[in-house]
Amino acid sequence: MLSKGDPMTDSSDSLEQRDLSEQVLIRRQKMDKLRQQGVAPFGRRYERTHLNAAIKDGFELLDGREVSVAGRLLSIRSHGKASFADLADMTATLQIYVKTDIVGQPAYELFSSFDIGDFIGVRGRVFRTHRGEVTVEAHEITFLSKALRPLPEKWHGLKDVDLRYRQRYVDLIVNRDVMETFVRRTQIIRAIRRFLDGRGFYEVETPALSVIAGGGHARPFSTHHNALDLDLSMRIALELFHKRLIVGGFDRVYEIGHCFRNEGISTKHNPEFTMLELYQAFADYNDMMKLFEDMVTSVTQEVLGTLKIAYQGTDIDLTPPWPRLSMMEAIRKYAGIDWQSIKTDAEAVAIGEKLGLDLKNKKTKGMVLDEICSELVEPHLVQPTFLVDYPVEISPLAKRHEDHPELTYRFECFIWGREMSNAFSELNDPVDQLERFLQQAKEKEKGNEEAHVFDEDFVNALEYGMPPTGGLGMGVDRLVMLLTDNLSIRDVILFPLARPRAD
RNA sequence: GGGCCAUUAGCUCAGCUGGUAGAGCAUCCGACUCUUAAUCGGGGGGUCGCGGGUUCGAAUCCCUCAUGGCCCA
Repeated sequence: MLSKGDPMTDSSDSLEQRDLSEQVLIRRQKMDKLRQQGVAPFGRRYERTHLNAAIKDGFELLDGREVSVAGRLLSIRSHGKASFADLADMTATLQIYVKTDIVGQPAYELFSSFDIGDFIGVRGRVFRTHRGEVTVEAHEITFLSKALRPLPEKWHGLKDVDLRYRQRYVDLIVNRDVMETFVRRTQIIRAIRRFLDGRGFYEVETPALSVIAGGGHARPFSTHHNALDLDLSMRIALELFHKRLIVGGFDRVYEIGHCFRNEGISTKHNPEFTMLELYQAFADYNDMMKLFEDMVTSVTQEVLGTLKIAYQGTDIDLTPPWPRLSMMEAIRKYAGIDWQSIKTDAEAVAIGEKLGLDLKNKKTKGMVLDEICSELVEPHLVQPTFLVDYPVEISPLAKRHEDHPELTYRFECFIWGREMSNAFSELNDPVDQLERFLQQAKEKEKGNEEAHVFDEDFVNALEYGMPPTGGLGMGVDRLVMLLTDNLSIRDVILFPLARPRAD
């Protein structure tokens, strides 16, 4: 009979043909040895009395008292018959001290077989070492869970960007600042909810799957419902459902949810991202500017404790009020162009081409205006600035400007040259809305795949009457990037999309 | 889609003009009862991303592909 472990016969090993390095093999042997000694390598619950941070922060009160802590071993400094080790939980890393005289010979030997990465529980006395480090002197150690793979190096951590995203669990273990970013992300989203709930907004949930993916300029993901034999799209925006709710009588709604856009991936774009949209009846885009300013400053103050932040080495002051700049003023200021003097689309295109802009599919005055702003104005908007009054042909859901029918009551807010939000006085005239949809349909025919899709039921809803409404959309990931000083959206999304490895 | 760059031990990285693969940490063995990148001594660990080509000889030069990064569109 062949012995256990023979690769030809032992099926339990067949899955394990993958990269069993020396270190992994040794850890597996240690796991088996624990079992032989009656220690469960994957144990049961453990009662903690304190989190690590609570012990460090509350040392004066806890000095000399017995506590129980649990966490992952991140480093071990062994000195013969006594050892120091660092035990990490979510709040902090805490030093423990294990001494043969105190825990006894057998327990000390068992502890010596533990690896970096293993989970243990420690009951013991809080004290401060001669060097001043708050430490728990172990009285009893409980093995909780084995790590069968070694952790990356303690000093340099895990740097390989690809691996960090694919194996975010490892990134979170060894790169403490990554954990802090994602904790802060949660705090930011909580603060947004608290702010909006406090202003009387109702949090709602609208479909992510629908026949028509409307409300934005983007290509959707397509999918299929088998039982209904129905082609569906993943949502690209929340807008059209929210406005249906305003028609229905909700006067303040918001939603924080994933939207999906079938576009390229970059440091600014992930196919799946988190959008905040909110709608307030009887309000307009001026109210939305004030609301956005209030929300961002409130959230920032709450999470960071200041409105003066540093982003990628640039000081940014979020103290309100934030300046408002119309698109026409902006191009006069930054491009030296007097937009009022331009009468025809052809003149506009000529100016755009003279500026060296790529105007493919952008043949109208408004589109050129938008392009000039993107290229020549937005990079200058480092401190928070509202760029207001957008051209109607790129704003098919926004209310038309009373004094300038070619413009709309729409703004985008820019910080560090990046779009942070997009908002408008909502178009509530169903006749105008229908025309705008038809105009978008023509765009689509011309090959603009991002043109808005005609949503007949949405027009039907508007025909029942929608009150004047202000609406706002914000990329939550972008705000998190700003407040955590991250340059790539992938650093604020726990599991960004990655192409599968072809192993 | 285009350009540039990267891929070497579990991790972080060296490896020159082509000549048998290196370091630190980690790991294993030994010493050490206040260390904190602990220290000291010794050992093991590699399909150099995959595939092809040139060459007496390729981690190194050339080509294809894969994955990723940065810039541009």
